[in-house]
This record gives sequence, structure tokens and C-alpha cells, in this order.
Amino acid sequence: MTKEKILQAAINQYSLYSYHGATMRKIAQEVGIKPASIYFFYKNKESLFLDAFQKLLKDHLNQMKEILEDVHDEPILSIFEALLKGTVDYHKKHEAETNVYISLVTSPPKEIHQTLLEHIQTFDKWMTHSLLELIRRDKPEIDEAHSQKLIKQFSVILDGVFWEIKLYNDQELKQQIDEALYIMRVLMGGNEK
Amino acid sequence: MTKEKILQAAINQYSLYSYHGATMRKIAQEVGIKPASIYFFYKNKESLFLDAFQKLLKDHLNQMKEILEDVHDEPILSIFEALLKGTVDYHKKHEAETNVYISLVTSPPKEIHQTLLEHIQTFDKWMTHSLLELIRRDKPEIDEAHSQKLIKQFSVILDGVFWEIKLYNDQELKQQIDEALYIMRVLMGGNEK
Amino acid sequence: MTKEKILQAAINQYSLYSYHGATMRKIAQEVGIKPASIYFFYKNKESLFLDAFQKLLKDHLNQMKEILEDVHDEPILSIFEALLKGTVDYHKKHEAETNVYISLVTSPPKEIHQTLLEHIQTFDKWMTHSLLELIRRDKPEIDEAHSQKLIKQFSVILDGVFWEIKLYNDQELKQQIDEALYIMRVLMGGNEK
Amino acid sequence: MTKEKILQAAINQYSLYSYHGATMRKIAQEVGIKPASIYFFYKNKESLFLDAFQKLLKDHLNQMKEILEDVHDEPILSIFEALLKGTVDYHKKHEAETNVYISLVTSPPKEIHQTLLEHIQTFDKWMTHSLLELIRRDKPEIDEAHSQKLIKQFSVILDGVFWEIKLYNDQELKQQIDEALYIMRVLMGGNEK
DNA sequence: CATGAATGAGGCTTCATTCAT
DNA sequence: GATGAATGAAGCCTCATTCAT
Repeated sequence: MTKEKILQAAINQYSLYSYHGATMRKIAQEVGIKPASIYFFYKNKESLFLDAFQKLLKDHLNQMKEILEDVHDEPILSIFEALLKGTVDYHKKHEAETNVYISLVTSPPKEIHQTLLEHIQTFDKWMTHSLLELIRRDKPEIDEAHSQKLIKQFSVILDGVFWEIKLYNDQELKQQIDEALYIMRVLMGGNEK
Repeated sequence: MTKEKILQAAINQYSLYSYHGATMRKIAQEVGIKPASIYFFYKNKESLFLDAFQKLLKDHLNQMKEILEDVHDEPILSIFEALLKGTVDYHKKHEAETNVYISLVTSPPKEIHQTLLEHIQTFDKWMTHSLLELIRRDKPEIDEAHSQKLIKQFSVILDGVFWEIKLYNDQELKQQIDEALYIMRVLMGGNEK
Repeated sequence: MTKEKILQAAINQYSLYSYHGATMRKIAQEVGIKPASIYFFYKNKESLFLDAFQKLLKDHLNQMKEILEDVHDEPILSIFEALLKGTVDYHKKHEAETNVYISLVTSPPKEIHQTLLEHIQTFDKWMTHSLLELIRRDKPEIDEAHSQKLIKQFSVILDGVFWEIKLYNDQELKQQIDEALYIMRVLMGGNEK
Repeated sequence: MTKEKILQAAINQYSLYSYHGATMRKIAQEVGIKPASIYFFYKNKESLFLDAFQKLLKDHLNQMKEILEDVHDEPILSIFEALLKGTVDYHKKHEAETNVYISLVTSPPKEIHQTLLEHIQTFDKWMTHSLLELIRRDKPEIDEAHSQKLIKQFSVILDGVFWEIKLYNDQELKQQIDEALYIMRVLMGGNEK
């Protein structure tokens, strides 16, 4: 229990002040213990953050998988929608984690660089693979090459919406999601509006 | 001269280690002076970084303006292309600045929060306004509402490409830019490929 | 224990070098600890000295009260004598404290200015009040106006002896005390020598 | 001109913050020059303050001599009065210098310790000698032993008034001077009031 | 005369960490 | 499990001082 609270506090502090600004004292304070107590659970600051980062990446992957499972049987456009909205929801609800993730991608501490690259690749492969399957199921008429292209296009848009979480307020973001969905609809041959 | 070098070193260090990890010692070392000398030019660490951030935002805006000026008279699709490639080029060439910018957006120090919000708004307004004008010039048949929509769609895609600078290598990025341009072409009614 | 030793060292160092010359390093050295350890007990240098000054003033008042209690029942001239000698003894035995006190009176740091004024007033009132009572008890024939005057005269003389602690050696000081007592005897109408 | 301004600024700063707190920067600032410029006039901080202290002591002695000259021919009680009031006036008008003097007496920097002791002795001898002469002239009936005693008594009282400059406000101080003069009158056999 | 630019030394303070309790 | 007490290392910053201009 305390151990998890420490982990969360570490992430919160890192999200605000990055590695060197996330002091053991502030983390302890957030948990309501003394700094010395952290060392009962973690060997040192570095190992604490390695743990925190690992948990962070794992949680993120799980969350995305859950989102996909929930809409597994719906038409592909609904799945795109669910992924877009799910991404936004998740990151709005886990602001600290998102900030840490962005920070890790931007300036990865060398200790985590490898793990991070692997995560990004895993995530990418999983998403590509899943979407390929789901497109085939919903729209068998689309050949694989086209699917691949669609997925790449979707990823630009998903990444765009992801970054705009940090730029826009809730209302503007909703509009951007609508535009994103509109684009996907157009790309999938829907000239219906 | 020394003053500018300090500014650049501050940005480089911040990009790697964020505020608390960008120590005066490391900044001085990068410049080739002693830490005490920094204080001849800047009152303290905070004011040094405030200056650095301001310069960063100003440079970024100027750069984007320059890009747009260079392609001012070309068709709108070329302009979209120039903006996408220009953005990528600029941020690849100024990795440190980009990382700092991302870090500022993600976890803005309160001293710069206001300045940052204003910059983002200024940038947004300028880009919207410029593109509106350029679309009207090149495609007078598109009404303003549609233009507005197109610009929003472009911004999602531009933001997507921007974020993917941090995710993909040069080759993958080039592909993503191609997909981005393809999307814009489709959105502008071009069924020509 | 360590906390009190720090306080004493702070006073000693302040007495020698004043605030800016009383460095945390020298204080720590005197206590036999490292500078960082001071911060476990005191938030910072300022609060350490605020504590030290408060203790100093409190101790001084207590000491004076004790002196008076010890001679409470003796004739008033003996009381004057006890106060003069007690003051000299106390300040000779607590040279550092005396120097700090003088320094505080001369150039009071603004943080302690108010506290100091209150202390001086409290001390003054207490002494005036006590002596009034004791004169009345020993010499009921002296009316209050005269008593007030006598006390003021005594205070000039006491302050003179106090300042001469810093000017004269032990032997000269003893002579000055004798003169002081002689003056008081004369002032109280004693032409007996 | 600048040299004297530096000297005065040094004394002012010393009076407020003592040696270690009187920084070259603040002294320069008070004069309206840059710290580096001070080194044109003084070899270093230590020599600047040695000069300042010497001037201080010399000025003080001169001032006291002047006071005495002005009342040279008056009766001895007027001379006591002039000395008391002159002392108070001088120190009220030269607060910084007084504070420095007190600080020097209390915690003399070793570089000036010897000079200071000599000054105090010179001052003492001069005053004793002068007063002896003046008493003899005004009251030839008082023998030298008695004069010596009177002078010692006056010195306690003068020192008392001197210290009370730092303790009391102008009005209270005037009262204390009156009491002091009253005492001297009584001591000189005056039962007239 | 004056100062812009620089720096070694040292100031205060916080950091991560240890260890006995 | 937890922490009071301690510390070496390092953080930011100011100090007195120098020197070329």
C-alpha cells in the first residue's frame, strides 16, 4: 500500500519537476512519511523511478488494450472513435502519467532508454496488428496494403490528437476529435457526411 | 557573445535535464567559463531561464514566419507541404529547443505559464489567419467555413507529425509526411494522386 | 543537547564576528558537527539566530531576577551593590552574550528589533518597579517622587558601570564600582562614609 | 573627494552590518561607483577599514577636544554639562560612527586592537589631565586626591549617559542628563538645588 | 579614474543516503 | 516498518579581487 503510494507520488513529482526536481523529501511528504522510510521499499532514487516508469508503461499498454477490447466487435469507424476518445480520456484522467510519458520520450534518461524504445515498438506493433485484423473483419474489401496505409494515416491523426491534449481545452479538443473522425471517414471512402 | 552562448547552453542543458537538472556548473562548463561568471550576465538561474525561454519562443515564431514567406506564392498544397517539412526540419535541427518547448508545454514553470499561453495563442491565430488568406488566394471557390475546417484538420495533422518527430526515425518520418500530404490532398477534394 | 550547543556556538561566533561573519561552518566546527547537521535542528541561519537572541534576552532577565531575589531582604544600599556587582559578574562570565547584547542594541537586525525593544522596556519596568518596592520597604521615609529620581540616578550609574566592563580591567572596574556605590550612598543622604 | 565618500560609506556600512556584512559592492553602491573603482584608492578591504577606523578615532578625539575648548573658561559644573551634552550631541549626529566605535570596543578586529587600546588610553589620560586642571582652576579648594575621585565618578556617569544614548529616546535622555548633572552637583558639595 | 569581465574561495542550503534505534 | 540524526556532495550564489581596456 505504502509502496504504491510512493510510486504514485514519484510519478506526480516527476511530472511536475522531472528527475532532479523530484526530491525524495517531496515524494515522502506527499505520501506522508519521512524520506528515510522510502529506502525500506526501494534501494535508491534510481530504482524507485525505474519501477515507476515500468509501471507507467505497463499501465498505459493495458489501458489501450482494454479500450480496444471494449469495442472489439463494432465497425472500424467506431473503433477509431473509441481509440481517439479513449486516448484523450485516459490522458486527461492521468495527467501526471502523460506528462511523465512525454518527458520520457523527449529526454529519456539513459537507464530507461532501451525499455522505452521496446515499449514504443511493442505498442506500435500491437496497434498495427490489431487494427489490421479489425479492418479486415469489418471491411474485407480493403486489401492489406491499403489497410497499412490507413493505419499509418490514423496514427498521424491519433498522435495529433494526443499532442493537442496538452494544447487545447476540453471543448476545443472535442472539436478536434470530430475533425479527426471526419478525416478518417473520408479516408475510408465515406463521402457521406 | 558570451551572453548568447550562455543562453544556448542553458537551453541545451534544460533539454537534457529540465530545470533542476540543468545546473549552473554544467551550463558554465558547456560555455567554457566558470559558474560565477554567469552571474555577471544574469541575475540568477531563474532570470537566465526566463530569458532563454523567451528567446526560444520568439525564434520559433520567426522561423515559422520565414517558412511561410518563402512559399507565399505557391499553391496551397505546396504551402502545407512546406509547413510540414519546415516544421520537421526546424525541430530536427533544433532538437534541444524542441525538447524544451515540449517540456514547457507539458510542465510549464509558473513563471513562464502566462507567456507560454500567450505564445501558443499568438501562434495559433497567426497560422489560422495566414492560412485562411492563402487558401482564399489559391482556391477562391472554397468558402470561409470550409477553410476554417480545413485549417483545423491540417492542425491535427501538423501536430501529429510534430509529435512523431520524437517517435520515428528520419525514414519513417518521411513516410508519415507523405501520408499527411496525401490526407490533405484528399481533404481538398483532390482525387488525383 | 546538540541543539543547545549549536545555540551557544552561534552566540559565541556572533559575538566575535557579527551576523555575516558568524558562518554556519564555524558554528558547526565549534560544536563538532558538520554544517549540514545544523539544518536538522534549525530551518536556516536566520531562524537559528532568532532563537539564539530570544534565549539570550530571556537568560539575561532571569539572571537579573535571581540576583535581586538573593538580596531581597537586605538594606537598599546592599541591593544596589548586589545589582552592580551581579551585573558585572554576569557579563564578565558571559562575555559573548554581553557582546551580542551590545551589538543587538547598537545595530539591531530588523527581524529582532521589535523583540528587543519589548525586552528593554520589560527589563526597565521590572527594575523600576522592584526597586521602588524595595526602597519603600527599607526607607519608608523616602517619598515616591524621590524614589523615582533615585532609581533614575542609579540607572545612569548602572549603565555607566555596564559600559565600563568593556573599557576597564578587573581592578579598575572594582574601583569604579566603589565610586558608584559611594555616589549612591551620597545620593541617599548618607554623609557617613 | 571620492576617497572620503568611500571612507564614509565604509563606516556607514560597517555600522549596519559589521566587517563581513559591509561588502565592497554595497560600499561602492552607496558612493555611486563600481566595486573595482575602490581599489584605485585602497589596496584592499582591510586597508580601507583600517583607514576608516583611524579617521573615526581621530575625529572623535578632536571633537571632544573642541567641546572642551569651547567651555574652557566656564565653571567646572558647566564643563561637565558641556561634556555630557556634547557627547550626546556628537553621537546622535554621528550615529554610524558611534555604532562602529561601540562595535570596535566590543569585538575589536585584531588588526585594530592595539590602535584602539592606545586611543582609549590617550583619551582617558587627556580627559583626566584636562579635568584635573580645570577643577583646580575653578575650585582651588579641592585637593588633587579628591579631584581624581570626582573625575572617576564623572566618568562612570559620562559612560552611563553614553550607553543610554542607545537605550533611550531624546526626551528620556534629556532627563537622564539632568539627573547626571544633579549627581555631579551633589558630589561637588552643592546642597543647593 | 573608472569599469566590464572574469574567477577562486567560500557563503548558505538541499540532496540522497546511511545507520542506530 | 519507520524515523531521528547525521553527513559528503553538490546545488545556487556572493565575495573580494584582478586585469585589460
